[in-house]
Amino acid sequence: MGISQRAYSLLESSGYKITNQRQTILEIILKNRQQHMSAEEIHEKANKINPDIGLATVYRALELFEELKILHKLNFGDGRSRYELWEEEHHHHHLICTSCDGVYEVAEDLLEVLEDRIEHKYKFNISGHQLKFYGICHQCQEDCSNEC
Amino acid sequence: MGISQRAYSLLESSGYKITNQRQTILEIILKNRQQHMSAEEIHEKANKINPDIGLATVYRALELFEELKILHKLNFGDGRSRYELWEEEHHHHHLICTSCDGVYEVAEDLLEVLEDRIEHKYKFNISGHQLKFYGICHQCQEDCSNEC
DNA sequence: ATCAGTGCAAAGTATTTGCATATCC
DNA sequence: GGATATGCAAATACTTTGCACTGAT
Repeated sequence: MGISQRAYSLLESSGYKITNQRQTILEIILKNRQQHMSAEEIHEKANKINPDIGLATVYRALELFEELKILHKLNFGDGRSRYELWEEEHHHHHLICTSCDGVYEVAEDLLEVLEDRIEHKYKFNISGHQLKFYGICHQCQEDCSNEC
Repeated sequence: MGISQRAYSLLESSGYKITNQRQTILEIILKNRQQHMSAEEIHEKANKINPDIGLATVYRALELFEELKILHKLNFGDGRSRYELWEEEHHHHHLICTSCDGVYEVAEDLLEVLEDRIEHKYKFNISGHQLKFYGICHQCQEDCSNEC
């Protein structure tokens, strides 16, 4: 079952309606999965498909999708929230370059051992995680070694 | 050398002045290290010591401390930034309870292996990280098992 | 005397909310 | 038909900024 099918049945079974706007918003996120878009960016793209979708509707849909665990809200410290498909969330991490502000993804998890330890030691029932590494990306290291 | 000594010499050597306001703000953070305070909260406490410290000054000091790597800005998804001493940052993680919104700390790191792998594979020069686990804390699990 | 630092109020952003209207089942 | 969702504009919340003033060296 595809992500959108799962999302639609989640909406339905939770008593929410599958409206045009919600479909449009979800499709945009699916089409740009690797993008970490903000509400504003999603709204812009949504308006190209349907100029009548308001920003408030986008926010409300994103909130709903987050509640239904379709999306995950991310924060990269630039003052706005960014969103990512829930599915992608659990098995990768983000590398944030403090020089160019770029965000890269790491497609490995490797936190199982740590999670197990935490679940036992702290009796904390883990449902998800978010790991960010700050540093200097390869490109910026090269740019710097040329200049300085 | 204590944290505040390091902070003051960092300020000085970077050409910034050690003002009353900056001292007050830093002291408050040192006295409440485990608290993850927001700018507003720091401002409130600062005002009890010196009623003339403005909120803008607090924001400016926090920004400066962040730049000097005295503090780290955190985001727990409640719409405001929270701050923590840089020293504490590198060797612990946060457990965020999605039921009671409590934030707990885990005093282990265990990310060295993962960091090494990422540094090599992605040629990303890591300087810090931030790891949040979402889930249900022990207390909420108990509360729930009583009720449901 | 100079220049960084500050307080205040105003501006700027991101997000949320109230309400009348439109839409879906 | 009745509840749910939407659009718009206004409200809110957090943070930043402009500017005149203060304070330290």
